[in-house]
Amino acid sequence: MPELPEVETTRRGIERHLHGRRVLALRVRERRLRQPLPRRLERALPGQLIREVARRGKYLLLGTDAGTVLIHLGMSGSLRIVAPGLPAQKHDHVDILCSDDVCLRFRDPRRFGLMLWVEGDPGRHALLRGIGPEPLGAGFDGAYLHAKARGRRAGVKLFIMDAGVVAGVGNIYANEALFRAGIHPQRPAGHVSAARYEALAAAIRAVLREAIAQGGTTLRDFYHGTGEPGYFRIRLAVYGREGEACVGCGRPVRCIRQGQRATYYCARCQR
DNA sequence: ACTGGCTCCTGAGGGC
DNA sequence: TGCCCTCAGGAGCCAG
Repeated sequence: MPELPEVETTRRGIERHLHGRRVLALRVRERRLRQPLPRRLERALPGQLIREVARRGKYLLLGTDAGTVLIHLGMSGSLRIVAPGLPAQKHDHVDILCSDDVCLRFRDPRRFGLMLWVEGDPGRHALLRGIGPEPLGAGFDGAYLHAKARGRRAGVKLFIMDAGVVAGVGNIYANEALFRAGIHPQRPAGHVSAARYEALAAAIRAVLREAIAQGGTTLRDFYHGTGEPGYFRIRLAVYGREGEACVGCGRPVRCIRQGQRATYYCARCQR
């Protein structure tokens, strides 16, 4: 269920437990993920010290001296810190057992997620190499989007969901950001003005920041498990509200399909 | 270089 | 209660 704020909330939640811990063993129950779980991961990771818990887009990176564990949660994945003896439930595919009785448990019913082992600079890995700037980092602003959109005829919503354009903007927050910026999701990306891209970049940052701040409220509980990241804590203006009144003008929110994904918008407030 | 369509997989929810 | 259908927050890959 994770978009960038959920992945970041997860990162913060697990970082406090994993940083500086040593991996003792892996317990693998199911290796058939989006790519099969590499045997090399099972061989190389035990014994390593976790030096860093980082995020790039929607990927999580557990950094060690020997290599990096690259994790993606797909559509249905989650990570939590559990006690090592806690019985595994269905779809709990991998445990990473660490020192001090810390166990990182990876669960993913749909198995669109990923857990890989990367040696060397993870930024050069094929899955990370082509990813655009972090929306909350330097190098992401309206001027960047405007330049990148030159000549693109696809709808601006598909454009901002392209990981090569900007990292980690998924369906919910693409819908919400376009509503806040007052831009119609089907407007060709190359036909959005520089000024409106400034507004859109600001809206993307704002909606992601708010969602992360809200998700953070659940962090305290991360350890014994009830702390699922707070997906629904942020009040959504358009996503999932087809037919309901637009919070801006009161007209019904519309739902269409773009690239097989649901797009929600207000035809009056978004042009 | 872009674009749209297809694909992996399980589970939830609606209609009948 | 059960069956069948559609849909779901991702994103890599492919042909055109």
